[in-house]
Amino acid sequence: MTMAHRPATLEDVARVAGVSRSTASRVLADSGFTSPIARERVRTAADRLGYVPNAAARALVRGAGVRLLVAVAGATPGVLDDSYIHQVVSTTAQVCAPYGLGVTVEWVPLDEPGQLTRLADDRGVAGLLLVNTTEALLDLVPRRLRGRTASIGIGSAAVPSVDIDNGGGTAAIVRHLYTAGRRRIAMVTGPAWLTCASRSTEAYRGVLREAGLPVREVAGDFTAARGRAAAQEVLHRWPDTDAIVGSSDATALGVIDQLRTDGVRVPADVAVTGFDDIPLASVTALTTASHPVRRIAKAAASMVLEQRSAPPVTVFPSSLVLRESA
Amino acid sequence: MTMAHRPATLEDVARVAGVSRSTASRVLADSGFTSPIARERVRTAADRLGYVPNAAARALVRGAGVRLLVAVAGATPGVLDDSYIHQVVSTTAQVCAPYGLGVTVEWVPLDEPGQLTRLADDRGVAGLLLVNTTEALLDLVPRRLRGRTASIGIGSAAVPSVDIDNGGGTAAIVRHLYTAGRRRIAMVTGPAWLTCASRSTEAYRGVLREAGLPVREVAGDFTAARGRAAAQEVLHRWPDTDAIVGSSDATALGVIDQLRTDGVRVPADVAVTGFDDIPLASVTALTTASHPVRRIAKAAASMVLEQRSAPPVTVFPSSLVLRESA
DNA sequence: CTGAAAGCGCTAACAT
DNA sequence: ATGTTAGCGCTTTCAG
Repeated sequence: MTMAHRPATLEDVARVAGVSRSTASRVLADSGFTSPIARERVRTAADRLGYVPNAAARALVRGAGVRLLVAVAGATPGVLDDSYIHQVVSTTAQVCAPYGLGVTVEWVPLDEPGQLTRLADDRGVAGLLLVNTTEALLDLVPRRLRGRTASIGIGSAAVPSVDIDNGGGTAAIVRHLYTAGRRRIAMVTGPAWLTCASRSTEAYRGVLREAGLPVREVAGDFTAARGRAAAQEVLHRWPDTDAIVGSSDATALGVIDQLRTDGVRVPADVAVTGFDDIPLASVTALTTASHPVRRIAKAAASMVLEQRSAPPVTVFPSSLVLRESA
Repeated sequence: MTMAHRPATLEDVARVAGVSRSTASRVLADSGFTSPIARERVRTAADRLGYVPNAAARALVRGAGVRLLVAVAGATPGVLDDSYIHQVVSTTAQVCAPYGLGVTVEWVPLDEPGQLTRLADDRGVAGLLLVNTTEALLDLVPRRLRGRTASIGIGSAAVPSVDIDNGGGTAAIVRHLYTAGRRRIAMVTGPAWLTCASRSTEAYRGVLREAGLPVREVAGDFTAARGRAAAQEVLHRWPDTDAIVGSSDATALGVIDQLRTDGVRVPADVAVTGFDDIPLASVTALTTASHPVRRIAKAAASMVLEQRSAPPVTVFPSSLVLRESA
């Protein structure tokens, strides 16, 4: 029978293994030289004692921090209330778990990027993951976190990034629409300040220009509600529109809903496409572009966790998913 | 000129304030006695220096841990890949941020609840949030985490819980169906091991019994894919079914999709209801029951953060949302 | 009410 | 290759 289960410390492991704390530390942290026998004995002891290193102590002595901060830029704190962000945070937490690192998420006001400094100055912050990154944010990454920061979206010389080929994805969608015979293609854009959204918009314009077609843009913000309104605006301004490119699935779903409410058939009268391939896109048979958010978040989180010199920018492909809405 | 911004320590604050570290600590942690003047001077100094306490050091000395563990029970690690879980994790992270606490999420195999012990034995774990809680899990909460644990779902004498009134919500849905004239009401249930799901099933049976109607149950698992298959099964076994109660929105959406594919009109031929009111339920005009997941997660997280004697169980209401599918 | 002193558990020089 | 020795920044007895 084991006694009142006081969690084992490194000291305990060392004693049981018959070595000094330092040696035990070296073995367990896999740093410095250690003899095979020492390694063996320490490992066994640690195992037997169910030793779990104390993250706080480790972080303290290394001055390293105990949590990864996911900093999300946006107009309002409401940006945190988004399924994409939820997924990024949650995935990051999964990736961090084995490292004994927790995750925190905070909003950084678009018009007050300096807030990032306040947040990142906390010594508890071990790493930084920027989301919806802007240039201003990139410049504000504190020196202490250099090499411990990654960005989802744009990056910089100092901050590696993982990104989606939004341009390519959007171009593929628009080309698909064109191939399917659509010639009066409108787009409900994403927020202008978001680089990735503007890349989509540019791709849309590019393809239309190539094809000699007119541009029909309405401003959106990724929400379904805005998609609804945008659908009406599009049909009001250009009644003969035969396709609407949504900048997000939510937008597209809003568009479709409004269209159907107004008696417009989708895709017969107007084809509609989304962007992201959220779970319900398949249920609603939405034609869209799929992005491996999980893999992206994983890649980004790994960049900040594994000090290794990461490639400056990793681009994940956007892949067209043909379903019924277009 | 300020020098290389070395983050201020308590020592610095104390020096500037002209007091000892102990006093500074007492003021900042708001523990023990301190004179108003001391308080004033320490506060000012801390402010001027932009002092942020080092969470790791604090946790180390208090033996308190630096992160909140969200432990999710489920059959496979895949449970973590769910938008509901994402939302809980993300919300928890938001609530924890001001406390300097990070969040970790881990899967606990349904058939190996003992894993919880391994996870919770980590001294880095400051608190525990159980999700999809089972009785077995409740019994395994380590003593160290007593008073620092909360559960979403069932609780126990030692573990406060926040829960949804699944029974009431489901009953309301079934009654609505009845009122609308439906008499051959089937249900696609949730996983049987989940207490909250079984409460829904029981409520469904209860209302039907009261009304003298026959029960028509098909096993589901909250997924849309299973919903699709279940829809076919229902119509195969009971072709005259005029309503299907889904145990989740995803299930319901799957059911609807399959039904329409098979040429069955919704709601004209068969009414369909969901459960949860996920964002897309409104877009797809799904009649469902709404649950404040955010508020629930917030309440649960607060319970573990604020040591205060929490009420043993907080029940959040489930409210019927009438839309077009039923 | 305040200060001095003793660690929390771990790592990283520095000596062997 | 291993042990010894200092702390990391903070809280908390214990004496004043």
